[in-house]
Amino acid sequence: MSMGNNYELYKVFYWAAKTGSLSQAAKTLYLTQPSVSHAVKQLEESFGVALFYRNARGVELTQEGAVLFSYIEQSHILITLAEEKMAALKNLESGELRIGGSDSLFKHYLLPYLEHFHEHHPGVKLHLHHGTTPEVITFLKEGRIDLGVVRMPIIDPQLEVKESFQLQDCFVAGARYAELKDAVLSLEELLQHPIILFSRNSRARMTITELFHSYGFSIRPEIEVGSVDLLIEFAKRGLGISYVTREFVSKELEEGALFEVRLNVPLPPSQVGILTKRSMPLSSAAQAFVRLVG
Amino acid sequence: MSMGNNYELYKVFYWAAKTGSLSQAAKTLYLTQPSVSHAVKQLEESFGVALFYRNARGVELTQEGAVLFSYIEQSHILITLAEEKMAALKNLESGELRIGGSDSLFKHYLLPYLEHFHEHHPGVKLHLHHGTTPEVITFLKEGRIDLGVVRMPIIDPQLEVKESFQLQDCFVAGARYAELKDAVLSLEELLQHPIILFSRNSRARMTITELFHSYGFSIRPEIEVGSVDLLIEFAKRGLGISYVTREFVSKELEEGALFEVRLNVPLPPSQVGILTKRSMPLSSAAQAFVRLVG
DNA sequence: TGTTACCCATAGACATGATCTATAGCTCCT
DNA sequence: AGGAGCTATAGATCATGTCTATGGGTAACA
Repeated sequence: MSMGNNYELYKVFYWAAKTGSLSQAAKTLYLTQPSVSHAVKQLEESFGVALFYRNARGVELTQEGAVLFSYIEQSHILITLAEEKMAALKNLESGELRIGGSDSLFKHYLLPYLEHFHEHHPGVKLHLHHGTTPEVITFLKEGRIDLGVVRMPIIDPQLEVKESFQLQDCFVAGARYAELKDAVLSLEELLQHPIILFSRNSRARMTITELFHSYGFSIRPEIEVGSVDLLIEFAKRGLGISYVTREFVSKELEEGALFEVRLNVPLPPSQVGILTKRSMPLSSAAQAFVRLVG
Repeated sequence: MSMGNNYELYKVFYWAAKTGSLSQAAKTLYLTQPSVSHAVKQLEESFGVALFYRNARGVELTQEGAVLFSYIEQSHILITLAEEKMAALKNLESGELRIGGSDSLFKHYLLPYLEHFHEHHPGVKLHLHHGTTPEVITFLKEGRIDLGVVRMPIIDPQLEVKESFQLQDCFVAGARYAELKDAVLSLEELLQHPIILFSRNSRARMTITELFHSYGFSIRPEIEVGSVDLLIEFAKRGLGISYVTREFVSKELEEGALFEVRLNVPLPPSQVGILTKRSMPLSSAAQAFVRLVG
């Protein structure tokens, strides 16, 4: 029936054997000597075997005690390592952080945070999973990532959403459309020009399509691309007017390789949100990262 | 300050992780679910890290919990093995028994016991250390053997002595001395013949020397040998009259290869004793062997 | 869409069992 | 002979582990 001894007894046994003295073990464990004596006795009785022989200088392992010790010592080492590891995890000296998001968000927005985090916690391994918003959400729900970074809005009761950073989408063009540089266009005027949009299932695409609808127009892109880099590249080469996130082209705007095509209607800002799964507690690393970004 | 967690908590953690359910773990450990819940919580608080995420189907390890489990599982396996090993030691399915004694005692007296013991407890390894009585006593005091089997008397307060078996030393001769077969000799008459004795530092040698002294004679052997086998062999070949233990030559006496040379004074019997060190508890194997022999 | 069933968390009462104090015996060392 | 150090034992105490009772949440199913 016994189902094994109380593991705590093995801790006492370990120190008694290690120090060769019940009194010493007691000091090490912040106990009194009779407690240790009693604990050892319990083990001995449970095994029906003497573990120590006692003499005036302390205790010494019997043959059987030495056998037990050879196991318990290993076990004790493992537990000690485990406790150290857990401390390391908590202190972010170890562990891993798995983040899901789009390539462009990683590249243009999260990169400095990731750098900063890695610099301060070099022991924490970073795993970046790129994917579309729905993919990120799936990863998150499956527990394959700790947190997701996506465009808002997300409405999912399973997910905890923390709004983090506001991005502003806008239309940009290159030198080919220089005549638009100082103009303020209406939506109708904009539609005269070839438009380059991100692929159909992106949030930005849905947002802009809806905006045009709300004004009674329908926006049909000339070119449809699958990466933000291509969006930028095509605009720079004059293939059309791209709908991009302004923060992602700040360099090109400064250098003059691109300019913003201003409209006479406001374009809605888009919020970046940090997603976590409600039922899943955050790892220390994830907590720290959320604090950093948020 | 913590000095590590109560090891008992790790047992609970192990089963919670193993079964994926606090309720199941509780059943396994003959506890109630709240106890397990509480124990897990203590660990989580001590580490400052969530170990499980809870859902309607049970619990699942977090990243950190999985790390902890990888250590604790190993540790648990070791403790389980340790407990099994201790049971095996107690049941004499395992372990070792180290006996010290003279070759002749092993060969002529202990052998059947050793065979019997080995047959019944094949898992227990037998280590036989042969040596003289003082050597055996030293081994015993150094803890290098569990018990010693030697001729009595032994007077040593550190040692526990159990008298076991009585042996009778006697003089034997071979065909060459056939004329003595039915005679009853005096000590003086015996000394007319060449005597073969065991080497100087043996108990039998001291005993017989002392006996002759007490009758005013001095016994000086023609031949002095270092093994009982030689003692017998030399007697058989007619090199002299050997002083041997009767029980060790029972075969030769029966076969007629040797006969006993009777004396008109009684030769003292010699007692075999089983020695153990007082301060050292006997291993299960040693206990069993002592019971068998005693 | 209720309903059931199973899971875990929490609060508070309780009792077991670990721990303590006090004491005695032993051995080694001076 | 006396002291210092060790362990064993007995018995009192109290902390901590464990329980009961309860509530809330989620998944499965009708």
